Amino acid sequence: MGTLKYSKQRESIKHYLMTTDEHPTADMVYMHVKKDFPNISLGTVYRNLNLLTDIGEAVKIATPDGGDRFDGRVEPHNHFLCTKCGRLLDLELDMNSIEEVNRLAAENFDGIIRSSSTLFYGECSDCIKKS
Amino acid sequence: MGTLKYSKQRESIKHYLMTTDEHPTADMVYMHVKKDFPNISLGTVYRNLNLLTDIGEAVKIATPDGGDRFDGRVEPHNHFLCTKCGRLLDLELDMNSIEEVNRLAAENFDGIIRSSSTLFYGECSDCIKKS
DNA sequence: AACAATAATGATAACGATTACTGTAATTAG
DNA sequence: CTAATTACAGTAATCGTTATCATTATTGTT
Repeated sequence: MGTLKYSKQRESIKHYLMTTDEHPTADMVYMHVKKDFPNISLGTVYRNLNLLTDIGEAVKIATPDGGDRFDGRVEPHNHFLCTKCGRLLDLELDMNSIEEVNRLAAENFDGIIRSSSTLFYGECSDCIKKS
Repeated sequence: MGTLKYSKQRESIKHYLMTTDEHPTADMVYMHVKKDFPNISLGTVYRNLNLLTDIGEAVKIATPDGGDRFDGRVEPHNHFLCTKCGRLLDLELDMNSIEEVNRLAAENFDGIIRSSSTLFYGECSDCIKKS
């Protein structure tokens, strides 16, 4: 039991996640996929976002302000949240650096560290220009 | 306008945040402060947690599963979320390491990085013992 | 190609966490 | 002490998310 079955809706959701870089909320995904499936349900979006996250084909990003964001890039990488405009951007940090951080953290910690996710805060280039 | 006025409730909430290390949710704070103020309102707890966060006397920690946690330690430090038992623990990472990460991140990023918060995932020592 | 089994859907209700509102109480400045 | 203002408790409302359920779509089998 529990065999996965194909669905156009899920495919569309996954495709959108993989081709956008705006780290959409569930509602943003809903709005977008609605263009191709005008009567898709918000519940379907949530169900599939969680499913994709569970099987490792998407990542859920928690932010302190507002709803979770989703990302189709599943390789370890980090994010930047602009404190002025609220945009969530990708932030590349090479693998060595990520692993180095995990290693440093493990030194003073009495457990196993399997992964980490860093959220950087500051001002994005657009907001700097405007000020 | 906007002058801060003293309140016993806020003091109690702040004191609890500063003396516990369990990174309580708003509801946990509510339960605790209720012992001293039996008819405090949950709304008051939220109002003050947000206020303390805004004036920099508390920190809000977002986790991908469930409600936000609050922390009375405002110095930069990081956290560890056990994927087995769900506990959120402090994780010390010396200042140099934190700054080093921010510096590395800034190299490939077109904006200003002011701070960062890393959430580590893995298994805590208690869960390792049990397995 | 029809069928049975079962997973996925859309619609909607329910839920938990958080915020907004309101009239009253506490704090503070004059 | 008084007046002004902020904070409070209590409650309703909002928001993001999950659960329920009858119907539809997919898939493996005859």
